[in-house]
Amino acid sequence: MDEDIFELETNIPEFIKNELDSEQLEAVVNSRGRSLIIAGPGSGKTRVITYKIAYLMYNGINPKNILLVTFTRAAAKEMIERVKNVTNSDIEEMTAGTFHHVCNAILRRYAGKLGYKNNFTILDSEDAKDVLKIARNEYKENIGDRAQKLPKENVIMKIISYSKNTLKSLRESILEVSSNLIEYENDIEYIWQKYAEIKKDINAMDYDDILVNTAVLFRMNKEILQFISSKYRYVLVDEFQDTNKIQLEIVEALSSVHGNLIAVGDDSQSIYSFRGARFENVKEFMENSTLFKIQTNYRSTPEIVNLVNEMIPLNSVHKTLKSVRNSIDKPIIIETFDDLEQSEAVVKIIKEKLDEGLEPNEIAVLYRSHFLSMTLQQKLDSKKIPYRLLSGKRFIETAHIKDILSFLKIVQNPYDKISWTRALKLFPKIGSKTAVRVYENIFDSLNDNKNLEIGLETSLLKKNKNVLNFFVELFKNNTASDIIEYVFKNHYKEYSKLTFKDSRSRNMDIERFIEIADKYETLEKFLEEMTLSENIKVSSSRKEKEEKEVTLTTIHGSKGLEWKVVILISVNPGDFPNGMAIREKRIDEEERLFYVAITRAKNELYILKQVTGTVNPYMRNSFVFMKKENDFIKRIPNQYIKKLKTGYKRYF
DNA sequence: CTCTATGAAGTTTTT
DNA sequence: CTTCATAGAG
Repeated sequence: MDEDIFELETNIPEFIKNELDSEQLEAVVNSRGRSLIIAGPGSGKTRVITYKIAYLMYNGINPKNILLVTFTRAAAKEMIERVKNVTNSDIEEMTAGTFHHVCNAILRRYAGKLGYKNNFTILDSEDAKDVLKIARNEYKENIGDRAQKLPKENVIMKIISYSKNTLKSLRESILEVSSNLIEYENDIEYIWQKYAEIKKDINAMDYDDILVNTAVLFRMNKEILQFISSKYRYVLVDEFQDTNKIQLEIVEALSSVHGNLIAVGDDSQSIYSFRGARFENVKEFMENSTLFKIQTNYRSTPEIVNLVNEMIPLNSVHKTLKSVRNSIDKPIIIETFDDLEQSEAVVKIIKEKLDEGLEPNEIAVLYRSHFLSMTLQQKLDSKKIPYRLLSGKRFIETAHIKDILSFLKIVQNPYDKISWTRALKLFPKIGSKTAVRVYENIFDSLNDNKNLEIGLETSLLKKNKNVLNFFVELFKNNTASDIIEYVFKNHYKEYSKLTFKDSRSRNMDIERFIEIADKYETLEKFLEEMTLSENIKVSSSRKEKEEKEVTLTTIHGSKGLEWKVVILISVNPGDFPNGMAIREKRIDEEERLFYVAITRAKNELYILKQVTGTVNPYMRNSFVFMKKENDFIKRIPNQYIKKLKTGYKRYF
């Protein structure tokens, strides 16, 4: 461990001392070696990390020897900006990003050691599912009657992903994810193997592989690990409660040379277990690390903090939050009749607040699942209240953008079967069979060390001169924006007109996409940003200018954010807590979600419920679980809240 | 083989 | 509102 830099402990610079309270200062100055900082909601966690980095720099640590792993790319960027402001210096060289960004950067260099090429494609969840489907179908052809009952791709994917992220055996994973499928253990194992083979063939990794392969690389090549790890004198991990086993292994490896691993998080806010995250990482890490607790809450009023303390999830590390703010009002519970009346109540609250002079961007509506906001969205539209959606379909998940991306991906990685078939099928008379055969031609010629053009020409495309020329010319473009422009002008604009009813707005999206792409120097950087962190949502992408808007988001999407007024809707057993979670007895995660939701509020918190549960428009049967223990609102002691009824005016 | 029409079924959260 | 499977026409 590095001991060389802390002679200055008693001489902490003013610019740090003046900005932090005693708990924060303790964590900033004394965290070293293996340290765990448990920072409650609103406790200035970002501030602590910012000043930790500033303090390290003050003590002569070069920022390029610091690694900061955050949950989102945006968080990393924000942190860098803040450090720049505080230290008045350029820290461009610090490595900061999500696990996926950090691992991706490493793999782009060492993919060869794992049997991949460095220009590998990153498969998003949908593409990965397509690859698994290929594997499953190949297998299906060989097993006769059994094929009828073979589990669906997404179930198999869930099991595989679980196994990879938890480092558990396939058998154990099946038993934990979907125990009734244990009789298919051998089938799933075979399909998994096939899936892995195809990914290598087409030079592609899924999201889990990015992490798993990095861990494997470190396990196999101690020299490479030594080389990378010796660079990072300090490794800082934010949102530690949402890390999984593999991620813990990776940061432990990365900090193995200097031994400085500082984890920051709040186990009560662990809400990503479906992705393999384990809040237990916090408890286990606590056993052999120095612990710092930060329990002062600067964000919320005492009334809100009282409620929060009452609702601390079970199994959390003990904590009691202290508010330092002045009183305003108790949280308000509003019981409405149904979805529609709830939306009316929300609109009424928002209007009231806007009349009081609050800016729209100080107000947020939170919910458990996207569909719970549908009725509200219509109401807000009709009342002309501007809002932005943080949840919902991402820009790059829309069909037209995925189409365009497939052309970019084949230029980057000509082995990418998924993108080739997607791109080819956009031309008339080319369906899935032809597309696969063309791909196989290309694949063979690439493997025979011939160039791509020969592969194209020897393929079936020679019958279709236009399409052939289109692809030959495509590969002469280099930058992302050139490629998009080429595809759009020479094919997609026309295709879009013939295919989509809303081609106008889709084409506008693509034009915007060209502008975004123009900001990236290389195709690789652009694709990396798109697949790993591009976070533009469909609705906001079509807005002309940035205006102040009310935020609508899932609780997951609200992580790390705060608003003066927070309105949490549809807290009905079955909606929130989620019905599936209740059935599968995963209520503790729902408790943590509730905790995250109510701790987003600075001044005012409204919690809405309905007498009748929300009807999921996509679901035949919606269940309402009225059992008392599943109703979060019934758990709240009366003294902490004010209760209102809207009077069911529409119905009585 | 492609393309379209039809009906059925599946639904949480996302780097 | 999707995606998936199937049938039938070209």
